[in-house]
Amino acid sequence: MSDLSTRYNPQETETRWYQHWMDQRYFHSEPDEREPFTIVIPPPNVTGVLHMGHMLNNTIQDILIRKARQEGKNACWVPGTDHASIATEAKVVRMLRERGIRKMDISREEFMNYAFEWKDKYGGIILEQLKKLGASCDWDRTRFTMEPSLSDAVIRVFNDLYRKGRVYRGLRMTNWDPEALTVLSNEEVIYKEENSQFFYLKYVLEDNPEEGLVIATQRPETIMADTAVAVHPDDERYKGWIGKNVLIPLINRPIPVIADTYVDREFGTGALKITPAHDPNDYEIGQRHKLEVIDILTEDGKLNEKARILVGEDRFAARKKIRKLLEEAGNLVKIEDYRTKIGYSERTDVVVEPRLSLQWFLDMKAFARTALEAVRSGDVRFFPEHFWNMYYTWLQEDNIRDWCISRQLWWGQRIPAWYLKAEKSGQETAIFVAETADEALRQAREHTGNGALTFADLRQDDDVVDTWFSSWLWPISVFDGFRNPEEFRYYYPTNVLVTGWDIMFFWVARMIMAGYEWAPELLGEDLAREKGVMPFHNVYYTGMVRDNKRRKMSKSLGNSPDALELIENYGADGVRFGMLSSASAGNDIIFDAPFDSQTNAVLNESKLCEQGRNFCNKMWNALRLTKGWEVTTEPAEASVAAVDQLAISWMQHKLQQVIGQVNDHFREFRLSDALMTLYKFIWDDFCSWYLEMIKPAYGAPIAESTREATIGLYERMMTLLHPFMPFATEEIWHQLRDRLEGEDCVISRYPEAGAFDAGLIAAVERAKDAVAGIRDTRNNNGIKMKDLLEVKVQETAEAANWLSLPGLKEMIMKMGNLESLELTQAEVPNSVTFLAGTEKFFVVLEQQINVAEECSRLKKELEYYQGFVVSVQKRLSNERFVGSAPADVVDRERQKLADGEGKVKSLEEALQQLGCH
RNA sequence: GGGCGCAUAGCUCAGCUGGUUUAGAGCAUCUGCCUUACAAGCAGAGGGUCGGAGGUUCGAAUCCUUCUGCGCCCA
Repeated sequence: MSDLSTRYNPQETETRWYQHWMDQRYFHSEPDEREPFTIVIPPPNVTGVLHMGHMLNNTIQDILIRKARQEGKNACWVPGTDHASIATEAKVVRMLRERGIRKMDISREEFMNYAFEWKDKYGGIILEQLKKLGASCDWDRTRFTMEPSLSDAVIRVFNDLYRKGRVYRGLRMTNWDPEALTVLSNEEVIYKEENSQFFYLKYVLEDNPEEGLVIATQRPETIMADTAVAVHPDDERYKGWIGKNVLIPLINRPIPVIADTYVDREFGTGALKITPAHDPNDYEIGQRHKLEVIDILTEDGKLNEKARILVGEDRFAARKKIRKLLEEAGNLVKIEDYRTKIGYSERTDVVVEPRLSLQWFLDMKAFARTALEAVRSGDVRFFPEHFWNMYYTWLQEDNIRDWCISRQLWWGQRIPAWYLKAEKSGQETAIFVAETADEALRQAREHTGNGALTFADLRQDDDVVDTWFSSWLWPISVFDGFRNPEEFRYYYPTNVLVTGWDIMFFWVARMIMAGYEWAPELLGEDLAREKGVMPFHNVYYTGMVRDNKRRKMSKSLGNSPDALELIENYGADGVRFGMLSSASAGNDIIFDAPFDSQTNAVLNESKLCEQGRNFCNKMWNALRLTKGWEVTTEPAEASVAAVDQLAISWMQHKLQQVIGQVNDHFREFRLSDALMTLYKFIWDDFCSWYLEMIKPAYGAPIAESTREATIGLYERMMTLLHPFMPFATEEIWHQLRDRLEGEDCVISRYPEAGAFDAGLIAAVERAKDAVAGIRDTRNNNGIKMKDLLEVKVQETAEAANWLSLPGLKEMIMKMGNLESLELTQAEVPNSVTFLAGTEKFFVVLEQQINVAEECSRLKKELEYYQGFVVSVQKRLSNERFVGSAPADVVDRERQKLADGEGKVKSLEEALQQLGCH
């Protein structure tokens, strides 16, 4: 026996092989003559740590890139991180606070230094974790969205779009984060349904305080910002009120009652307070009616002096206090519970405040059309296809809204716009957008006609652009496409993007837009025509990883197992297997990590990963078996040689079939099907059947040719499985043979499917059925595996033909442990009958058979086939079926009927023989 | 309110162009095995009228309509 441990040890193996692959620089790519296969990683946040979603996503990318590499393509997987402006800035501010430093006390430059310090310290963690998972990224190409080249790209496209008139600055109602003190894009607002209250408030007439109308609002603290009350023009209840003034409770400021069809008569009281500064819909109504905008909130969500009362109170504290004031004043009619959705900041989790502010926007109309057409035309394909629906809906002209790209932060690319200091901040009329300050100054001098202007007369916009405004350039900028497009021209378009569908709009759609906008010019006309300008040909949308209560796994919920602990427990290969085995594209994954029933904490355990670990162990032990054999060149006994030959031939044909199936699955990105196909082939066919077929008797040697064929099969299986489980396959591949320097599984050639003999495969499958029948008979009759049995097969032309296949009879005898297997024309007394395919088998028993049990077993089987025959007969007796179904389908039904009838007859004979009633 | 998706065995999921013997896998359960590579294993078994109701079709888990339940996106 070999000196290998009985257990596969992933920890030791994985570290060693990853280092070896790195040393050999297998993951590094340089442009050459080969066909490129490119993937850019969805850059995780630089603040991130590896979670289940990353594991799934990156396992899939690794499988695709490893297969491409093995296919001889120039595989290039570009890793990197994005700077995640809000999240990172929040962490840096916290770090500074811990050191007793306030952001407002330091300069922008000092802050940036601290931020880069933070990034250098923590920013690489997630990339190191990806290595543990086995990710075969080209680490030499690691990029970061804030590094100079990628930042230049951002500034450049900002300028380009400004020149094209598609970037503009405007006063808009935006989503304001009062904690991060920045505006958010619509996509960064998360709506949560929760209990709220509806306050019914009475507004009295200015000229008759005895009369009043009642409005309903969720936000009584904003009444001081009201500038009107609106009713529906056709609402009979309020007809007489239109044009009159009512008084805002508590502060008694008069506001008009206006008519607008926006008002829903059924909702609340049918009278709506209009607060243009604090509600997007109210803002639009205000615009229509030219209402004043009174902003009563500070940027951090407190009431300002314009509120006149409760000044300095936080918006939520103010809501509680104003309730009491309204009650005392007699304006509070009633309070109703109400269920509603409230928007929260994705980053800080505080309630988002609608706020009017001056922001930079990108006009999305033309971009949306381009992005739609790219997918509609098939230039970009979605897997699964149905995500087109969501994509289409979102990018519809009616739905698409301009992209707010400015953020009130320091960590990010500063907006390349300069203003004249002479103009009041926020009310500038002259804007100089330029790639450099020098150029901005030149523009300013030209604009003002004042050649004496200096930098001191200009003020750069304080804001930075949204992080996604760098991410959308990622497929271009990681190759320095804007600076020096040489590599870009080789690697672009990338082959596949693997990402979660939750960022379809944040990122996928915008990358498509950017690709069509800039790739034509960067690629040049010829290449653009030849290769296409889309950023990727395929998008593989992964599902969300959820817990067993169907909640998305997240750090804040604490329902996600620790990724690295899982790798520690099951090995990276085990975890990769576990992630993938229930992960079909686009479908959410319920990752069934159990919870501790006492503490309710998630356990770092997983049945799926355990299965993967066990699979490694299974393969490891198959290796141990092959390594333990003593080899001989002496000719083997004829029957042994015949079985060996049949087994080898069967496996080789079946391997071809499996390669074809695996490649079909890959073509449609059905990776979990591909993995399961290989899993069953290796575990069931190779280990459970093939190895048992060729296994020499105890102490006997194996023929060298058989061993050689087995090693050959085994190494091809390892090559096939390598993309899924890279570490175990590499280890086994090396254990199988002595390898030369530079020979490694990771670069072994992925096989193409060849022809196979389906008849041979079917004959062996039938033999396996026969063996299963024999084993079943042993089980039912308490016959030990080591007791030899005598088995007979009813003689038919088909049976004789089948058993004449060289080695087949011997194989059944070996696997079933039989002393004889012969054809017979007569029924066999004192035997147990079973069917394998259409063949009837008799297992001769030495002991007395239990007639009653046998009868009931056979009757049950007979009933099944009788039912089956009836259903097929029914179909065949339907003239319309025979007339309209394709000939091969009808033929198949006829075959089914004939087989079924044969089985019924066999079973009836067996029952009669036993004397069953 | 508008849209997308899902519903198949106790659990988690496959089932691709409607037809491959009246539905497959893994886990869990049960039975029997420490057989010499593997108990992280071996050999078996049970378990589903494919969410309900209609329809199209010679034929439906698969296509259509509708209802119910769940998830998500948008408002």
